[in-house]
Amino acid sequence: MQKRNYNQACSLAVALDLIGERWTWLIIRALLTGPKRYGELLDQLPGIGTNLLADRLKSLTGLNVAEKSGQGRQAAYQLSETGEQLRPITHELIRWGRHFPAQMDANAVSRPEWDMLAIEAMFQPDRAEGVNAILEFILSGFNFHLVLRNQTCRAVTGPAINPDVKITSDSATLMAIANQQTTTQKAEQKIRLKIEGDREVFNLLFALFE
Amino acid sequence: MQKRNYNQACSLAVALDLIGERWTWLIIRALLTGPKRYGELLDQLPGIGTNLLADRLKSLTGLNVAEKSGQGRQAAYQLSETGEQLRPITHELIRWGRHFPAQMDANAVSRPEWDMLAIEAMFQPDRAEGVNAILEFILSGFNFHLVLRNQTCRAVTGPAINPDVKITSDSATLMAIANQQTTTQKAEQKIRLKIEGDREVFNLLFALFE
DNA sequence: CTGCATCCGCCTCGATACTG
DNA sequence: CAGTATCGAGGCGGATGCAG
Repeated sequence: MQKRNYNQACSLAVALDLIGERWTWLIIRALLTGPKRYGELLDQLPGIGTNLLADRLKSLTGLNVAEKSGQGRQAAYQLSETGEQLRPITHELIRWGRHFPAQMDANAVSRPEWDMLAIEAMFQPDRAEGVNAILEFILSGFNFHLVLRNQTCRAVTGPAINPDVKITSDSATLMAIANQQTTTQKAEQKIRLKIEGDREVFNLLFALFE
Repeated sequence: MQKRNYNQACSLAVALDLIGERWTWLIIRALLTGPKRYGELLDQLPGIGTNLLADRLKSLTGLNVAEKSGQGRQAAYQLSETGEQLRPITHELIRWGRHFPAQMDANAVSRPEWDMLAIEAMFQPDRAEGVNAILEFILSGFNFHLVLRNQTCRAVTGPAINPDVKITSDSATLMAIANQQTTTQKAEQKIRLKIEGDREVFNLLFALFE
């Protein structure tokens, strides 16, 4: 029972044999925001079959793209170093996908973790020289933080240790400010935005991201 | 008859809905080396069903990732500007695929056009400051050329207008020289390599590429 | 002969049920 | 909670047909 593959002497075809099947890249997307357990992956991949998720995870760990830690009830999956190298490629593919807003269905499902990776993808390293900051977010109740350092941006789930600023809001409000459809002041008045800490660091959001 | 899609509010999922199906990215790979006709695409995609190729091409042109020019006998397909933006992403995925040489089957099929894109992918822009050169290749009878300019590298099918150097060889020989398993002199003695023109430009091959 | 469209067998996928 | 087993539906692969 050989898995279907292109069988071409071409690194692109090999890469697509490994991560080009349905759902596989989305599993990697989920793992790019940190280690996940089987059930968490199921939640972040609405519509995937449970057998398919198990198959893909076995394949990814077998290729050393991902790694399994723990057993049974405490099993968790995380990316290996090889898998981690898919992060910049995934960022670029996210940016490319923005050419097709019309393909985004109105009743499409959504998960806050997906926004985390989109934020990483919109980060502009060349504008961030010398920037060193930590921003904590609570967007619609979901908590994560951004680490800006050495002209890189990493989004991590959960609270930050010593954030420069803590932002409580939702993604729509922040997008509206970025697109200048409203202002920080107005959003705060309507209690759709709360800024605790260094407001200059908050403004980095609109200076360093697309 | 709705096409299967992830239906997620996530640009990555949208991108994968468009180019994540089987064969689609390989069609783009073929178009990245220049406009192709239907029959040429079939040849570069061994194993694809003829109906599937027609379906994918309709989908790609409908999304304005590719464009169709001409009709009937002279129909040809080429990438749009949006499709062209997949070039750097494809380069990175080619580089990533090199982590898995074991997955490359011994009796895998091969096409010289695939090497063209691999060469582009291995180009190191930061080593190419001020380089301005054109190299023409005839590898196992297949003719193409490289344009090095402004720290970019583009591989184009067919002969060059005024190449700085013309190289007649095969990819295995060039790889052997790059890996220092043999030397330029020895390869020339065995008539596995012929260099006409500027030998300094020929040596760029091993200075600017990985 | 090139550029597709149609048809059919097969394999992957998606959903549900079930087990440790 | 973390998977495995099963089965119907649908996308895929190959052969064939056909029009320009």
